[in-house]
Amino acid sequence: MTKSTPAAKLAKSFAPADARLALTAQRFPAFDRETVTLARLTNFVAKGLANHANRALKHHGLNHTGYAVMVMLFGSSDQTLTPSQLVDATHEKSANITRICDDLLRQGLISREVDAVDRRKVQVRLTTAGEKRIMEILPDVVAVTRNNFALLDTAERLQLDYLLRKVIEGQEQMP
Amino acid sequence: MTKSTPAAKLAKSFAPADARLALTAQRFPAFDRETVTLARLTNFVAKGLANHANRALKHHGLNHTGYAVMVMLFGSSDQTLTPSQLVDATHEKSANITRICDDLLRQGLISREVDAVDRRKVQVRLTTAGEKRIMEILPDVVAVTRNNFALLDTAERLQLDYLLRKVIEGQEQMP
DNA sequence: AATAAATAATACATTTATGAAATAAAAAGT
DNA sequence: ACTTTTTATTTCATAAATGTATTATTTATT
Repeated sequence: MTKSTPAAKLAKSFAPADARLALTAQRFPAFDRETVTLARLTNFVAKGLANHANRALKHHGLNHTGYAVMVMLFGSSDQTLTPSQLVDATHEKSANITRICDDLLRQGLISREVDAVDRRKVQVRLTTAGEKRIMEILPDVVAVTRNNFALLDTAERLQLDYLLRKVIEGQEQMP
Repeated sequence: MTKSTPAAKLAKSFAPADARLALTAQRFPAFDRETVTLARLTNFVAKGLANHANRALKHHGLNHTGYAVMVMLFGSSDQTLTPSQLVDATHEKSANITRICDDLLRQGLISREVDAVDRRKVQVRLTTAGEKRIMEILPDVVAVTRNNFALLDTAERLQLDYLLRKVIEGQEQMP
């Protein structure tokens, strides 16, 4: 009989992936089933988060990445960040930040101006309209985001927070 | 003074996001900082996993999604799955599975044939070349994947597995 | 048996994301 | 002061992913 994964009864939608990974582990001895499964699980959850957020954001004229940019700006002193800082805050590639900002600018949600001190830099700032928009959107998206984690109690959320940070720490040490 | 997150010392690269989310929580009382942070953390980790995998896969002519499709086929009886089963196993959208299979077919790594019993279905099968390719690739990708989780001990990996499945369980219950 | 409803896969148009090269300004080295 | 190197952002070509509509086949209903 095949060894089952720790929480096999949970997450029916992950069952097909589980089954394939179990068989691959049988066929390929060096296959590190537990870490590969963690990678697939993370991917699953991230996709779900993005999908749900996108649905809530669609009729607000944004997707989850544009929203992430807006939130990071909203959470900045002066509601201003440079594209590089947006890259750091969102983990998006710089070319994507440029594209997203182009779109937010078209919608009048941000402004762009060259930094007076260091003229290589650009200051991206939330406009009044942008601030208004993000305040409208936040309740919706926060509610949806919360639902994703609704089954976790407080201790489990803290535990997940801790573990994910530890993974990131490990990723930072990779070549 | 601002309350710090549970594991603030970990994961330097997440610090900019942390700082913005903290300030947003101050400015917008209904902002559920802990769950929103979990969502961002998950996104960060998933992006890191994909980036690292892509780097390892590039000179094998694949990206992480094409690789996922190959692995799921490798882990199937007969090394055969229908596109629908690939959708379930990878969480990719069906249109994307079609596109990826087109590419794998061009590379001669899979074959496609209409199911004899139910002619709506297509059986996607790993070719000999595909099997050879995935066997070559696996050690590399497994090593890279393992590195992402290198800082977690066995108990922590099991815990993370459990928590992610519980999140998926919650996502399944969402409208 | 004929028709309607459901399922499977793909095609097409569009959006989203990336890598690599280009541009521009500042900082460092000589 | 002058050249080189580094940093910041954007441009451009291309790849990856998605939503919606379409086609084909099977299953259910009458």
